[in-house]
Amino acid sequence: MDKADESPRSGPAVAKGTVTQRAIERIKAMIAEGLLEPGQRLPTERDLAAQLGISRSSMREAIRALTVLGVVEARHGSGIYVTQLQAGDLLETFGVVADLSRGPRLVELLEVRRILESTATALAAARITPEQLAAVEGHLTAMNATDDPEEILAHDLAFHREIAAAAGNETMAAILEGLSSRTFRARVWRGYREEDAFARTRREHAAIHRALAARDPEAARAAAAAHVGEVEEWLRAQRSAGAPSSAVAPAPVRPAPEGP
Amino acid sequence: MDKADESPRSGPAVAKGTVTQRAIERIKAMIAEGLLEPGQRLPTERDLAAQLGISRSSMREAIRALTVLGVVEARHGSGIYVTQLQAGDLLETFGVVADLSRGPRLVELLEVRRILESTATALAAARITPEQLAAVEGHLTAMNATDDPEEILAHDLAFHREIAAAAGNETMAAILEGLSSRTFRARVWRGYREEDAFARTRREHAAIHRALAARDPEAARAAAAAHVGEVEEWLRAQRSAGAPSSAVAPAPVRPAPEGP
DNA sequence: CACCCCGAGTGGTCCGACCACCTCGGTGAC
DNA sequence: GTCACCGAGGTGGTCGGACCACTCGGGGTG
Repeated sequence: MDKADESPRSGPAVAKGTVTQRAIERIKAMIAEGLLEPGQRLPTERDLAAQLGISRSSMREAIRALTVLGVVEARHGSGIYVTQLQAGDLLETFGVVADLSRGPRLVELLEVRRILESTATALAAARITPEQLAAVEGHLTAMNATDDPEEILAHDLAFHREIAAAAGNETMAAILEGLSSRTFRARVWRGYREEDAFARTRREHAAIHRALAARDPEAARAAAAAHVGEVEEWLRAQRSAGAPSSAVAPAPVRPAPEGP
Repeated sequence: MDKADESPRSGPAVAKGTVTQRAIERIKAMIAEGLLEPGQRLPTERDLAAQLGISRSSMREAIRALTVLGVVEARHGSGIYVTQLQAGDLLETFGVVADLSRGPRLVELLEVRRILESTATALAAARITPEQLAAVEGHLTAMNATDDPEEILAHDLAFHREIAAAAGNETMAAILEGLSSRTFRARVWRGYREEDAFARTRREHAAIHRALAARDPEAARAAAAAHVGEVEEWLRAQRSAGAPSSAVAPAPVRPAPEGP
């Protein structure tokens, strides 16, 4: 783990990948080992490049990589800083997964969300504070008071976000945020509102809120699972049907499971 | 709106971020919109840079960012290709989260894993094939046949990986893989083996295997939740206790800035 | 036909320059 | 003494060019 790594075999060529890749690992290791604390400022790009014996260009690629991963943050004119390494920082990339997932992957993603969301809602039922409950109720009434799909979606997201926060697990909340936000939800909602799903969604949200107000974890879990499962089933059916949506890849669907 | 003018000067630059950031979004959008299929080869770095009107350096940073996100893959001398966008490709970054998480975040991460792992094990109990069950049993016996911690850990990981695969949700399996592998597990195991946890772990794994063989989803869920919860509780107690920092290593590099 | 070699094309690395922005200290007005 | 202003230096952001390492396919060789 020191500078001169003692590879048993394979001579002096310790270069296991590109220089940039090594730089990424080095900086990541510095943070993991505690040499760099959250919020701390890193050396300048030029100094870092000199320390690792690489060019500034390569170091910049490494910095950029760590930036998109949410590990460090570059402030123009000021310096590079380690993020707080909060759940939200590191799990921001989760949204990319949702953005780029299609077909069967979307159903799988929704299944994961159903599992986490139901558990989070159950936890929230036991831990939610009156203030948080009031906020949830506020989003519920606001959602029922308008017909603008975008506004409904915004309050829908906030509704679940508030519940996830009340569950007391920031990591779980961050994952759910990535699974719910962005085009993921928007894509599902498109065409979804063409049916009579609005009333059903409002009913489901009301059921979740009732369970939270009653401090009933099991009811909350069931209500949340049913809510997400509703969308999940709709999406599953959409896939097995003609799937007219352009967002669905024309990839050959293989619905045939193993036989006998 | 996306057809931006090329005039570098003159007024309202719609550029919301850095050029590199815009390039990342552009390429991501191309893939999301289906202009670039999985496995397809992208234009060369030089062409891409010319298309977006930026330098090759900036484009390279964008490519590097998309590479670490698992969206594209660069092959030296050949070209840049869109990955298959499988769950494993995109969720590889999840391991970084586990690597860099410490303190309360570790407990939260383990809680998420407990939720997903228990559900995955329950699903596996209903869906596992005889071949997969045999593989699980193989890792169980191999785990019990040795005292080498590393070998035990390897079979432990494979044990759970096989179960996650049997659950039939690749996305969930990929997330669990990121949550379990790497230094995350190794860090927990170090010092953990100092106690009498080996026998307990073997007993818990045997219970999971029994539930799978009996095709009992509820028993499997309970066994898996107890198994992960065991580690979770140990970690929680470790934190409340003195908890000598495990992140301390002999500083290999201590950059001494040159004096004025 | 099989094999080898080589050159064009690609990503990987490096360099140097310049620009845009932030920070901080000095300076002056009040 | 206080505070607003402002300039210089340092920082990340961008650019263009050059060269290296590697891959791949086509043409020559046996």
